[in-house]
Amino acid sequence: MVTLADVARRAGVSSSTVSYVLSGKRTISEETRRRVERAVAELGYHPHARARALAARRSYILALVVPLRVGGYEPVMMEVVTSVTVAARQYGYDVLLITNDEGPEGLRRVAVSGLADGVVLMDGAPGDERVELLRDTQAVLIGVSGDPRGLSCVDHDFAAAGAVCADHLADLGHAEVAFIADAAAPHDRTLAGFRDRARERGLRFVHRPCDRTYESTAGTFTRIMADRPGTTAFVVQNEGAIGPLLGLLRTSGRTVPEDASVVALCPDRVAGRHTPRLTSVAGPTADLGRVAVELLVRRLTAAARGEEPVDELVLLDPVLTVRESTGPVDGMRFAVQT
Amino acid sequence: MVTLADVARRAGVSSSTVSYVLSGKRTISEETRRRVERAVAELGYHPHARARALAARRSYILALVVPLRVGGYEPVMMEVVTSVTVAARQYGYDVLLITNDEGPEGLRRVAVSGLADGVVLMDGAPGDERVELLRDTQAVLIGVSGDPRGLSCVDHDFAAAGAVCADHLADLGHAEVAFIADAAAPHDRTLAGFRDRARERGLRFVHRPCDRTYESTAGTFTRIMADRPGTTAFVVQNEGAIGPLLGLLRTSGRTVPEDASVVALCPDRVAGRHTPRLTSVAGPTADLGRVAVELLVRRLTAAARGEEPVDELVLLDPVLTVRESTGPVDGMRFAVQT
DNA sequence: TTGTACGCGTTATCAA
DNA sequence: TTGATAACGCGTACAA
Repeated sequence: MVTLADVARRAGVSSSTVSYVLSGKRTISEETRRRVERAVAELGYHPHARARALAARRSYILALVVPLRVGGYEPVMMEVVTSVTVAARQYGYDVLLITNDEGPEGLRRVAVSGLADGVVLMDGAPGDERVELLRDTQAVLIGVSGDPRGLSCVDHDFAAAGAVCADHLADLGHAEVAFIADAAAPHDRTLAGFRDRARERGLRFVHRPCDRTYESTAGTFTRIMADRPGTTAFVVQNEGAIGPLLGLLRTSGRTVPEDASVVALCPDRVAGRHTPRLTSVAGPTADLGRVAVELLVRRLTAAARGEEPVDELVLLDPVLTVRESTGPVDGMRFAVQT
Repeated sequence: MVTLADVARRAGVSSSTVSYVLSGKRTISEETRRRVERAVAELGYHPHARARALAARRSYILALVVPLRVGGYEPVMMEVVTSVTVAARQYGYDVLLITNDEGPEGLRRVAVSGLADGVVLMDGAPGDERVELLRDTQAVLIGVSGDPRGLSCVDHDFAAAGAVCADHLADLGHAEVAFIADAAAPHDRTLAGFRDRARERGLRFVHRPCDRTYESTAGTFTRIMADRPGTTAFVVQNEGAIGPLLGLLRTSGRTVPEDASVVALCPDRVAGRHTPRLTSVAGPTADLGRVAVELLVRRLTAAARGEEPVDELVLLDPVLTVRESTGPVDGMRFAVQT
C-alpha cells in the first residue's frame, strides 16, 4: 500500500505538503505541485479511506435503511435505492445498506459507531423506536409527511396528486366523476386533495372505497352507475381495481376514452401496461431518493459548520402523464346524461 | 464522544486492558472485568468503527455492485441485494452499495482506498474491464458460470433446470414435448440440459425459439401442433410467451393440464400469477446472495491468514414447484395421438 | 510557501 | 494477568 509518506519521500517534500496539494486547501508553488503530482502518478497513490475518515472525523458514508420485505413494491424500492446511491456519489458520499430486520439495534450500531455520517430511513413512521434513536444523528425520512423534530422528511404530495386528477378532468369538460379509493390503504390526503379541487372546479363526484378484488370492484361500479348515471370519468386510486374496472367498462359496452375517461393513481409502469394505456398521476420516485440525499447533505454540512441543522419537509409535485384513457367530454360518443 | 481512554481512566486501568475486556482476546481477572464493564455502561461507550477499522486493517465492509438499470428484473435484484446484506451481517460485515454507472472507476475507488474488504459484482462478465480490476481484490461474481482466475463465482445451474423439466414431464408419462425458447436471450445451457435429459429419458421433443410477442408465440404454437400433433406438454423458457401460450391453448379448446401440461422456467412470483397457476422451475434467488457472501468471506478469511484464497464456482440447484399446470398423461382427457 | 507535530480510537507487541 | 508504547494513514493548527 502506497502511503502519503511514500509520496512525500519520493517528491522530496513533507507529507503535509502532499496532503495540501491533494486537498487544495493551501496555495502551493507550481514547482512543488508538479513534483508531488508526478510522485503520486508514478507510485499510483490513492488516499486510504479509513485513515482519511479517522482524521477528518467524517466517514463520507450515508446509511440507507430499507425494508426487508416489500411485497409488490420492489421496483419502487429499487428506484429509490439507486437514486439515493447516485445522488450520494454526487456529493462525495457512499451508501451503506441496512436492512430493517436488524431493528433498532442496526441503526444504533451505525449511528453510534460513527460508521455513517447520516441516515436515510425508508420505512420509518413518527413514533417508531428507530426514529427516536435518530434524533442524535443527522437523518432524513422518506415517505413521511409529518415533521418529527430533529429530522428532515420527503414525501409525495398526495393532496396535490388528487388535485391534479380533478384539474385534468375538469379541463377536459367532465362534470360528474367517480373516485374509486382503496379500502385497505386509504390515502386520505389524496382524496382530500381531490375533493377540495373538485369543489373549486365545480365537479360533482362520488367517492367509493373498494377492495382489491374483481367482485368488490364490480359492486362498486354497479352502484356508481346506478346512483350517478351521468358519470363520465373515473379516478382510480386502487391499483387492484384498475384491471377489473377496465373490464367492466368494456363488458358494459363502454369504450375508453370515448364513453368514459379513466385516470389512474399509480406508477407509470403499471399505467402503461393496460389497454388502453392509462392517463396516470404518479409521484416522482427517483426524486424521492435524490431529495432525501440533498436534505441530508444539507444537514451534515450545517452540522459540520457547528450550525443547527434546519428541519425541512419537502413534498414532491406529482406528475400527470396523459395517455390514451382520458378525453374531452365534447368528443364523447354518447350524449352526457345529466 | 466517549473514547477508550475515557473508559480506561474511569475504570482506573489502561486503555489496552479495556480493549481486551471488550474483545475477549485475553483472559482478564474478574475484578478488572467488572470495573471496566461498569465504566463502559456508565459512560455509554461504543467502539468507534473507523478507528477500529484503521487499527485492524480491515473495514468489515463488503462492496456490492448493482446494475443501475434493470428493466423488469427489479424484484430479483432486490432479493439478491437484501440476501447479500442479511448474509453479510451474519458474518459481521456491512454492505456498501455501488452502482455500475460509475464504471470501473467506482470499483477502483473502493478497492484501492480500502473502503471495502471485498467486492460482490452482480453484472460482471469475464473480460469486463472491472473484472480485471478485481484481480487485486477479493471478489465474487454473481450470475457467472465461468471461472475467471482469481475470483469465485455463483450462478444458477441452468442445465440442471432444463433437466428437471425433462424429468418432471417424463415422470408424468409424457412422451412428446415442445420447448419454447426465448429467441432474444437464449440460455443455451438450459436447452442443452433439457435436451440431454430428454434423450436419456426417451422423450421426443421439438425446440422452437420465439419472440416475446403474441404473434410470434401464435406462429410457434401453430407450427408445433402441425409438426407434432402428439405433443402433450410444453416447456416455456420465454416469459413473454407464457401468457400468449395459455391463451392459445384455451382458444384452441385445450384445457391445462387435462389436455396439455405446461412447465414454465420463470420466477415463482410470475408462475403463481397465471391461471391455472403454473408448475415452474426457478433458480433460488435469495441463495444467490447468501452463497456469494459465503464465498467472499471464505476468501477474506483465507487472505487474512496469509493463505491463497481458493477460486470456487458454485452452481445452485433449481427448484421445481409443482402447481396446477402439469398432470399425468394417464389422466388426460383425450387419447394421446402417436 | 513549506515543515513539524499532534490527534483520531483501536490493536499488537513487548515488558513487567 | 496487566500496562506502556508504538504503530495505522491522514488532516490540520501552528511554527518557521
